[in-house]
Amino acid sequence: MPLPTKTPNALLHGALDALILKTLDGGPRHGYAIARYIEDRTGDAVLVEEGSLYPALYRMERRGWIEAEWGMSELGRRAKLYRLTRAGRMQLASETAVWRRFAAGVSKILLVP
Amino acid sequence: MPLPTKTPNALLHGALDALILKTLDGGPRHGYAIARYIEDRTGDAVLVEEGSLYPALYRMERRGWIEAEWGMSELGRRAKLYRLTRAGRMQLASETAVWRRFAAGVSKILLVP
DNA sequence: CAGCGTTACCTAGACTATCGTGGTATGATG
DNA sequence: CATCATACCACGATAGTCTAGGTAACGCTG
Repeated sequence: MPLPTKTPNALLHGALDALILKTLDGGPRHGYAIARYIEDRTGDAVLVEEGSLYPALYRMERRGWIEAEWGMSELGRRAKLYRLTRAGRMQLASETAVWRRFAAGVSKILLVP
Repeated sequence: MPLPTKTPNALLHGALDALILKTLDGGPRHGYAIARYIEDRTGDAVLVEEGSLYPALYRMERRGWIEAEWGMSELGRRAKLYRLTRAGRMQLASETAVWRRFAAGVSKILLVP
């Protein structure tokens, strides 16, 4: 459950894809688990709404960055498992570089006296 | 002039306002100068297109975060000078905190083995 | 003095991605 | 048996950036 803060995260724009790709870089996962992973790992600093998550997954599948296949979750429930493609791995590298550069730039302005 | 990379910056979403506010925190500036400052300071890691800049300025003026007044640029040309309001200063603090938290979260996922 | 690059502002529509909110279905829990 | 968590899906609303135009004035240079 999200903390009291109710931040309609505009910042997520453009960062969500990279986060999902990176999550899948640790092995195949289903959508719901991806969202849980990102929120847990960031201490709910990054919230992944389902209305953002699933469209993002379809988008990325369409672009050939990830592939889906029906299977089972760890809890034995029907789930669609996603895994990174070779193109997805390249995309991840590219987006990581862009993020690093961008975040450094923003910090240079925002986080100085 | 931008580097060879032509990044349609989706990441800018939500970060631009904070960057502008922080720029104005260093004293009044006109729009064009704000864009130049951000691009210079970030080594073109953050590009500020005019089609994003001016709408952002109007938005923020409408919300009472900044105030405008016609004046002169350092080069003696007609320019609209913006300055931070008290509300803008509070907004800056808030957005800086959100950015810090968000960027830390993303980095926790993206920038680890 | 004509042309060009820079400064400085403005706008309309296109685009894209997130969000809100609804829905389906199953299994576990109390 | 009602509720919550898991797990997926869809649609319209919303918001902000980008593209691509435009105006105008100034300084420099051929």
